[in-house]
Amino acid sequence: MTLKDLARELGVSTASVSNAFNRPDQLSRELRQHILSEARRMGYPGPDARARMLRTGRSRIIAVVLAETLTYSLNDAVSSELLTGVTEVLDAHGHTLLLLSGRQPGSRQMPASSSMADGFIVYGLMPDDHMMSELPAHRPLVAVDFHINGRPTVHIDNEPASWAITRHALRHPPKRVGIVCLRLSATPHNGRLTAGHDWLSAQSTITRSRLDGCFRALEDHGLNRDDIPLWNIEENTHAVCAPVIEEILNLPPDQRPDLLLCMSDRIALTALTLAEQRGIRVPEDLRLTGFDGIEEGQYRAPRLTTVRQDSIEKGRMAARMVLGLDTPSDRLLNTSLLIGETCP
Amino acid sequence: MTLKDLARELGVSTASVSNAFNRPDQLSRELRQHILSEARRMGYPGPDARARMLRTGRSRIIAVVLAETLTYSLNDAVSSELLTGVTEVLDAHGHTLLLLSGRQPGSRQMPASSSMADGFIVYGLMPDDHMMSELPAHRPLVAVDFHINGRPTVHIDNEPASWAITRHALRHPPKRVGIVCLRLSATPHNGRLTAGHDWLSAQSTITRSRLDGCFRALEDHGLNRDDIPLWNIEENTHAVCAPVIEEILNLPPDQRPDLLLCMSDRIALTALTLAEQRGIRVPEDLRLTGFDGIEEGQYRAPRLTTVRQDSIEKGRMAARMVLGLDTPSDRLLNTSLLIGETCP
DNA sequence: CTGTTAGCGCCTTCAT
DNA sequence: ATGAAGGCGCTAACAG
Repeated sequence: MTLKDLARELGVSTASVSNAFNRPDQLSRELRQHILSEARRMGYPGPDARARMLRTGRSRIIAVVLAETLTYSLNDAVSSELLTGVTEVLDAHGHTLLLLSGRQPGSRQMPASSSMADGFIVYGLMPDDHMMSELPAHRPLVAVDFHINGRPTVHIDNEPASWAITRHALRHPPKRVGIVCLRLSATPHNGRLTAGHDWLSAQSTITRSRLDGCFRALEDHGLNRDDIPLWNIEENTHAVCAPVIEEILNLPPDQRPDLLLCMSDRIALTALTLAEQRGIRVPEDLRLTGFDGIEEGQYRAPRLTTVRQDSIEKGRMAARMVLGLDTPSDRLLNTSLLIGETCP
Repeated sequence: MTLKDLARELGVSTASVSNAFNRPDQLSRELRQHILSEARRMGYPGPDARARMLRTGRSRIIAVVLAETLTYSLNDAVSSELLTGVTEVLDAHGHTLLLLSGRQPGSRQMPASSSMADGFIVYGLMPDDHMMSELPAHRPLVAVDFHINGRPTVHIDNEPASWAITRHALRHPPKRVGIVCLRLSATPHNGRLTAGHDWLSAQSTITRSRLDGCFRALEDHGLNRDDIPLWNIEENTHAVCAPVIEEILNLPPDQRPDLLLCMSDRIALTALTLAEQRGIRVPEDLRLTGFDGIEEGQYRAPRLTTVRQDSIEKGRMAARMVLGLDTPSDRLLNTSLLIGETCP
């Protein structure tokens, strides 16, 4: 049953049927009602989306391209919030969401279906440049949390935020500071970072900007960045964080940091849980700061001291720009300090 | 730049270009290489997904229709796991994921773009029957966690699992049992359930089956179901759970349950957090059981005693059936008991 | 206000 | 192994 069939059955032209569905002002109210009710009665489900897409060149689909795997992104609170903001705007404007990932286990290519999206929101630096190049060059594209040449970006003030929370933490002078980074090293590595490890640039990883903020605050307090031990974590999940955190907490008490600056809430929460299990008191024996401000860190005792970033709003902004509701431009969102009990 | 343009430029037929991309066996290796490399050089991005879709009738897109809002689903651990399993299979077979929700704030209609999916996975009972009827009737569809007439279903053994965990909890006789349900009442309600509230059927809500399992175990122990206080929660989020849990924990100690059977881990975790904040000791003063087995409940101390369901596997099964890799049929997944410290 | 018509870009027989 | 041609279902321009 196609539009044409229906038109023939009803004895009207295909244009009238099409207009009945798409352009109410182009035909009389009665004819429109007649067509719509007959369509329903005869089981015509409305114009085929595929044909309509070909004809109009628009799909009302926006693709979100995630730098991480879908598995990770769907289970990560920050990515989920971003998607929440995106879908909120898309829904409100009759668009739907196609999820793509740039870090597929198997393939090195975008699925062909990606080319049917009307626009793209790219979240995080893609592991593979050439996947980016497969995206249609002339359609709207917004980058989130990193930079793409000539494209609008939505991001947050990582360096100042990190400086601010570190400064707060240093109000109470620590004996030993440690920093746990998220994917800072150029080559994958879980554990202590030594002089032999190269670092990614601030362009490539948000952790680098956050680290720069930490260092600036530490040096404001007369500490030397080279004296601060760093650990690196490749994926922001409990399973990957736990062994590295254990390595830190298992240090002898006179070497173990009593202030641990974590580049994400997930890292900080893992540290909190493992510290509790070992009888290390937070904040008395170990003070902890996070980054992100996810719910899980606030709906518990002690609450995490962290930087709150509004990922939902990031998603909304990106979606509004990609839909052309806001003029494309670089946007910088502010963050706020959340003082919990892990580092009062 | 279209396929036809490219063919003309190269002086070959459109069929050859098409075959170069889709049917390597239909032309010589050299010609194919020539066409592909020239295409890349000239910036032809490959056959247009929209036109291909119209022509072939297939989009390589599978839609997941979520009964809850996208915002909720993306932030809920169980839904996220389901999506993880779905995407794992879709990725492996070159399909992509379109996310739809049956509980949109605004509209009562499926977006038209939904009709381009090759198949549908419907997760949870839709709030509105008529949205279901908008889905193309003749395409593959798999229901998850509830039943649709004539369609294959993937679900878990809610009643026996709930019976088993309740039986475990009753090994240590409680003074007062309480049960916290998830969307059991026919009309929305957050708080204590009284005789005036109608219940949804076991067909409509998984909480009902779980409750039946609880009751069976309680009656095995000589308890009367009418003596057990029930509370209801409409949405499985901390924000919605917290006030109801507070109401329970604020009861005078001689009325407050010392065993709380929660129909989800989120509910149990909220109870755990709020109990800790009030100095109510778990499990000494209050024993807690959950349902789902989400990570957050296991990566903490005390760990949740709960029923582990493998939502990732549910997603995989649904995806394999909708892609036609497995023959469509009803599948029942087993669960397992996870004994943590909240109810040893 | 209604009807006719020309493609949107591609795939796939069929003939060569 | 290659080329020509029809049509997938629809919309928008135009003619009436």
